[in-house]
Amino acid sequence: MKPTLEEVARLAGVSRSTVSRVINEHPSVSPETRQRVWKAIQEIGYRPHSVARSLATKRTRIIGVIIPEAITKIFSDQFFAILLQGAAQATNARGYQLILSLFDDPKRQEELYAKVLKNGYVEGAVVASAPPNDPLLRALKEDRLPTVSVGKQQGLPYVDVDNYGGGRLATEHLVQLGYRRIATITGPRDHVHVQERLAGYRDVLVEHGIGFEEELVAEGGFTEAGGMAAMQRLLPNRPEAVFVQGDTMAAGVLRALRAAGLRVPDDIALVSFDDAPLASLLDPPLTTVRQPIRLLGFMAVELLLNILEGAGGSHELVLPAELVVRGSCGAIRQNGGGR
Amino acid sequence: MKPTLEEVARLAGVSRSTVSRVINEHPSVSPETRQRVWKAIQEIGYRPHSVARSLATKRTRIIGVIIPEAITKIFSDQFFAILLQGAAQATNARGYQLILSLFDDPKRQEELYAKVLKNGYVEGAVVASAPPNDPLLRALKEDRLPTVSVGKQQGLPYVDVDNYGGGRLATEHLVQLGYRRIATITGPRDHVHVQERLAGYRDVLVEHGIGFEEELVAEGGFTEAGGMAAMQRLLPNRPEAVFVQGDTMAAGVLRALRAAGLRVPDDIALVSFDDAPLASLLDPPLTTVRQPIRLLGFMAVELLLNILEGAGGSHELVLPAELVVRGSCGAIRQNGGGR
DNA sequence: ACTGTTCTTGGGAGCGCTCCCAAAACGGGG
DNA sequence: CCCCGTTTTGGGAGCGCTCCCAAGAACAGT
Repeated sequence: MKPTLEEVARLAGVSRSTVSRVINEHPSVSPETRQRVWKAIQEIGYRPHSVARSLATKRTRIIGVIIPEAITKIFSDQFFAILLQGAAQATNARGYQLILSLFDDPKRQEELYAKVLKNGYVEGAVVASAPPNDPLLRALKEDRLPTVSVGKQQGLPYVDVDNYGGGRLATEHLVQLGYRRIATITGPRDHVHVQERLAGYRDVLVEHGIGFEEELVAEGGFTEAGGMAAMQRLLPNRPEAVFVQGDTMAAGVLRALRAAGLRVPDDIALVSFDDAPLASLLDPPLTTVRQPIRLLGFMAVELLLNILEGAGGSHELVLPAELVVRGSCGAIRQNGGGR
Repeated sequence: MKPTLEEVARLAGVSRSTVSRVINEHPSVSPETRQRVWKAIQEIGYRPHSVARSLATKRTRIIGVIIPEAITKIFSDQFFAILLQGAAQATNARGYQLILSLFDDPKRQEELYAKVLKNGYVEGAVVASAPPNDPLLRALKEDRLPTVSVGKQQGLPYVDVDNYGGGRLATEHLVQLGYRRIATITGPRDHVHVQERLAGYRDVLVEHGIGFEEELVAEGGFTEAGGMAAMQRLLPNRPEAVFVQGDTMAAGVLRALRAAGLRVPDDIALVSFDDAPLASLLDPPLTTVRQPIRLLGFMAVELLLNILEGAGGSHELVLPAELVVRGSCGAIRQNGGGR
């Protein structure tokens, strides 16, 4: 039986209010009373009861981080692992706790959403970007649970990387290296960030008078197998370079090119997106648009906590993308190997 | 202001006990009373208040999953991402929730441990295997919080893969393929599972009369850079094959061999450990001992919940390892390419 | 119709804390 | 010594639910 605040009060010869004041560092307690109470606390090993405190204060200081099935399936494990690291870091820094809701069964998601959202522990939620029309988002809006989306979502505060700018960076880099016939492999075309990356790619081509050709665009579904298949479909159109919207698809692209006897970057240059840990482990290591996943996680939690604590400021945050130049684009070799 | 159970009672013309009975599906409620209560619940949008319920029942149905800094640093992101998927699946299946404690600051770990362990929400914890003498484990034992370790730990219930058996599988496979001069690259030698995998490797060599040579053993620290450096140290000793205790190190091994102009598996065969998603994405895809990480996570939570619910059964679970044969060992080519 | 048993329902109290209001104590000035 | 203002401390009540015990209703048998 764990000691309670009342037992501390009895032992210290004060009231429960005084003990509560000591624990919560209320200024109006005399030094000797304070000392006596701490002594009693240590003597019986008292620890505050978070559930009782939450009931009394109507605060839990717990947030939810929700990763729907659509995310664990399409994106690599790496994405949400790093996202969680950032989210956890921000949570720890603000003295909150993080309930993780990781779903992998598309059939039970709505039932599990309800269990997570309607539990009373979670004061607000960060949701990894879901596909459009995800029932989770509708449920969140209905419940009016304060929510921040990772990835742009209509009607919700969000954090996102500059997908359009990243698409431009990748394409611009390839153009500056002298490539003209540049293909691209996308994720599912109905996802907003996929559309934005594609728009960045197209605009850069048009700005350089190269022109946009639909036959140089293939959809790869963010999987390795999808990347491989998409590259195989593109090869007959003889691209000089390819911008791939995800590192995992790029791994498939590498495999397809190897199977076709083509060397990267000698025969075809490659720039991808994400800068997941995989990117540097592949051979050649990928030139890639870094999606600051950890920072995305961190800022999403920061934004949520600011909303919960009634702080002002914007409810939309777009982080700049940056290009990480490695071997797969050929820039290093063309520049004499310097880096 | 959210509706309470008392408001439902008022609207339905019953007492709070009757409403509580309906919500909790207590049998002793007449059908028409039950219907009237549900109608009232739906009419005012009542949802049970988990915090109040937890205070009254002294149960939260929340468990902690703790990933210390030593794990996020040494092991790849992939390890705990997949572990979390398994843990989350088991948690969801049993109607519990999962507070994730992901630490990445070695200096603040003990402070954060205290915050997580001593919060009153968490009924028990799953802890990813920590290095020996991790202060977290000492804190857990002191608090007598029911704990299950992922990875063998003295004095704690645990789940683990059969590391010794896995070390044997990998080495036996290389021996059966005809290799005699087999090197090995380990993680930190003070970790129990590293010692066990090394013991499996050694015993198989000795059983085949090959003999164990310390000059064929290098420590790689479970990082890509460490794997690369370890392989570079081993090359002068002219191994025919290498057993690498982790896929991420194997990526580094591949890079080191490529830099030395050696082809896998033509010039040197490779078997690794983990079967992380990376394993199939590398070129050649890794033959690897599958560590069933997702199942480890799942079973760790199952074991914890069984302990919390007072079920009987063993407090130690060792899962068998299995070998996944891909390209890096040369078995496929030697067998005529069939698979 | 009465009695005994079973089923349904109500309400007091408690889970462990916080907070508000009031009482008590203390200190300073006249 | 008294009075007034400030500081320290105490305890009642409530946060929203569960649960236990008791009361009332319903049913069955004599």
